[in-house]
Amino acid sequence: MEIKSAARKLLVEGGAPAIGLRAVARELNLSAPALYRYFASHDDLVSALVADLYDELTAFLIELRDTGADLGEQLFLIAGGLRDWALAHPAEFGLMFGSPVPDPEAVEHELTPSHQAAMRFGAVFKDLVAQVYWQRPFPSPPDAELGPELVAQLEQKSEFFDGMPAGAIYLSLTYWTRLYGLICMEVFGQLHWALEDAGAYFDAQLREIGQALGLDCPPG
Amino acid sequence: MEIKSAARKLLVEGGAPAIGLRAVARELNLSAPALYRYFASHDDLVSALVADLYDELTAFLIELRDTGADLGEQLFLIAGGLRDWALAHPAEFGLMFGSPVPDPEAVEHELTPSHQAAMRFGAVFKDLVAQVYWQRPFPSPPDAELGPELVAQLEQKSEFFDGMPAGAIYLSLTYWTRLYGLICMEVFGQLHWALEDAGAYFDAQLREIGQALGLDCPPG
DNA sequence: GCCTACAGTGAACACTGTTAACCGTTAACA
DNA sequence: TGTTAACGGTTAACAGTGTTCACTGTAGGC
Repeated sequence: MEIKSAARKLLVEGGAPAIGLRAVARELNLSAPALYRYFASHDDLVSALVADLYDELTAFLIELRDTGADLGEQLFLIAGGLRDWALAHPAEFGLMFGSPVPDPEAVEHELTPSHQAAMRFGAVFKDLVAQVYWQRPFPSPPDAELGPELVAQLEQKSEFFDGMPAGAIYLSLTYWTRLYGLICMEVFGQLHWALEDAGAYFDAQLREIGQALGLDCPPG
Repeated sequence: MEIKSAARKLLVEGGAPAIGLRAVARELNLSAPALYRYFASHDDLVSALVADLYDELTAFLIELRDTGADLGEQLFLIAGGLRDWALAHPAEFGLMFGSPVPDPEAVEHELTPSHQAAMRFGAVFKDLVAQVYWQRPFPSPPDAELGPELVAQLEQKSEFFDGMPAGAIYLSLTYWTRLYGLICMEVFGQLHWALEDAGAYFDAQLREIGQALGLDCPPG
């Protein structure tokens, strides 16, 4: 779809607000209302673009993952790959992950294409962590340390996490929240005040998280 | 300034895009151009509002901090206080922290009021962590573990961190990035797929981070 | 030759931030 | 006391936005 690639071109050139219907149409020598033959609204257009971006990122990570020798290295690879992709495509990343405060209970169980693509993206990390665990179960915090409320919530997601126990799900979640938060902060410029090049900091953090998952120290 | 409180009312009611010049003006029985007597542009208005919000949040955290018996408890208090404030004011929090991708080298060393207010906000955490360290220096990772590049960057910020060594600055940064990332993910709905109530998870994470800073386990 | 679906157009509506020209009140000052 | 300037507000207008409507060709199927 050339219309989405036109939208993306405008996105990388001028950020999310540059994706205007007339601007996109102009890019294709078209009239603005013509786009309504293909998308129900402006939101639908950017949502479809976001879905595409998720799929592209997912494919990139899968390809990168499959170059890893073992599961542990694969986990390091996709973590670094996510950061690299985000830094190489800050506008796209901002559009995908930086849309805050989705009004509560937006669409119940969102099944919009972009949300589904986001789930496929997340599954790459979830599946790999689960594989790592079942291949060599990493030591996880005992239930007493997490507290009964948290354990109950985690066990509720046990089937989704391939039957992992609460403590292991907790560590998987920690892996994800730390990785995600770190990359968002770096890409969104929330780390500039402390570090001008967050690469070394990211690597150190990744080593920490990897250790918690029982992985060998860093590759390379 | 009643004009900013009108803008805030619209913000909490309809999110950031609801802050329109005409909407704000209507709230005060005014005409839209009248607002230009007080703010140079729409951006200036929301920027001033953001500065106010930072100051309000900072004051709230300081007041909360001063109810803590010792420095360690104070650190737990402001961490939880930040989360509570964010959850209680998601629209405000989204406006303050969820504006992604500030175009590179926006205003060099930004000295806009909102940026200054953000620095005062961050200082609350930085100062307290430094006090905690100098009262009872927590064990920090050796330089060899962090790598020379990262150590060099961290030592560059040593004066800003009250003379703390690289390893201690690293742990302080870890405290902040984990706390910040965690809260952003929760209030921006990025944790719903895994936890419907992230409170217990937040507490567990906070205990982890506190342990790394040599603090006693949780209060209460 | 009809008919339907497709793909596109220009005009228009309601909205946005912003600017210009204008007006009344108020206060300072020679 | 009369003049001047600033303050705080107005209406009208401009360019831009997403969106809808009515319309026009143009292709293919029966």
